Amino acid sequence: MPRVKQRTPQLRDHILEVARTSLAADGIESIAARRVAADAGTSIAAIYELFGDKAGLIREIFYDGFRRLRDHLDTADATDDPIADLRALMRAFREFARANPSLISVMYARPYDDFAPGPAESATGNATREAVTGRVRRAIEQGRLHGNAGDIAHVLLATCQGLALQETAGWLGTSVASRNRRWNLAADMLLTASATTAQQRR
Amino acid sequence: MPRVKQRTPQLRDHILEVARTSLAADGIESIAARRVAADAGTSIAAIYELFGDKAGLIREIFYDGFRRLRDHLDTADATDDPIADLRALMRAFREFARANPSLISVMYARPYDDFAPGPAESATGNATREAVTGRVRRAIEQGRLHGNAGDIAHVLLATCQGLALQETAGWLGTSVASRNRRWNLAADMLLTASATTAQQRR
DNA sequence: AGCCAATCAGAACAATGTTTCGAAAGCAAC
DNA sequence: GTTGCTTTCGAAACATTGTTCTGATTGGCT
Repeated sequence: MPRVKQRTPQLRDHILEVARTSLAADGIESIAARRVAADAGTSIAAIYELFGDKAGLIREIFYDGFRRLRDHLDTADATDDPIADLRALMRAFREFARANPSLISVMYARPYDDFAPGPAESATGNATREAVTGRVRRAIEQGRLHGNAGDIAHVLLATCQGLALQETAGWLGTSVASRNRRWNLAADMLLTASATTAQQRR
Repeated sequence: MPRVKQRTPQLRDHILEVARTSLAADGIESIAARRVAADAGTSIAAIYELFGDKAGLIREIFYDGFRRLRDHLDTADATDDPIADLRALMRAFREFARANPSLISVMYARPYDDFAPGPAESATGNATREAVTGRVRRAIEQGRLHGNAGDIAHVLLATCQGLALQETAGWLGTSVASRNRRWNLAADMLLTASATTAQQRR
């Protein structure tokens, strides 16, 4: 029972909030110790005391991003058509990516040197994947897809990741119409039942 | 008719070669002006005179990466089965990514702040995509796929990009066997004829 | 009130991107 | 060979950033 000042999570949460806002507004380069400290009205030392180093701060943004992504995916609630639900999931992923391009970049492209993901980060990513796996499993149970639910979910998310990075990476060489078309096409190509029956034969 | 010293491409090519090697060996953080200059036996100023800034140097590595990727994809030569050819293309993409993880990261994840891709970079990416588009078109002509060749190629490459970034991003939370399985599953899901017929109904 | 961890303020160091300046070197025409 | 122009070099200098350190201050807890 320490009779000492307790470290409240307020300062840590506040710094994280500021860093998230700064990332969304001005990109990854705005996550600099001096700037975050100034914007949060705190000291540079506090950041290092609370997060260890810059990679630690970004790691927390990374974690939080996956939590938010999963929450956003959960807003697409389940209907009686699991294939339609998976299409909705892809749509929700795209919405999230377009609303948070810098965050998606941190989560899936890692635009910084230091932060090397480890088992914990992998687990966070897996937790997000669970939201997809569950719906894939329902589609399998209803005979609309065939194969391993985890593998199918992984492929679906990989495609979403690739499409989203292409779309948010900045150059925007294509029209909105063709990007819409390609997201729909991806869902068509991935979610047709006969596609995954081939896997059974493998 | 200038009676002046001509700028030969030798120094530029040598610096690029050194930078590519350094990237492959030690990652993106090893691309630093002082280090590249020292490794190349040249001066820091030369880098700025030849490439403008660090982003310019990385841009050239980016360009070259797409050229090499296209060359590697071309090594998977065409047979009489265009679907098998597209599977071979995906395999070749994966081989390239696993052999050049840092380069793939520069090309598709952009692990640095400065270099913002523009129309020229987009064109380079499109050129690589052409290698895929041609084979997709052959599959369409033979009735094995249906839809817009460019869109299908884009989705195929987006999936390759997502799978490759997941695989080479470092954490490797999964076994080689499951990664093999997922690449095969992705090909199954994407390259089944009936999958893309849905697009026609759209 | 007093203890003690949390936090701050500011300096300091290293690494990096970038620019500048003048000197050295190479190539082409005379 | 000499001259003129460009390339390339060498080194210094500046700004920014990540990071650490040291000592002072603060605020909750007993």
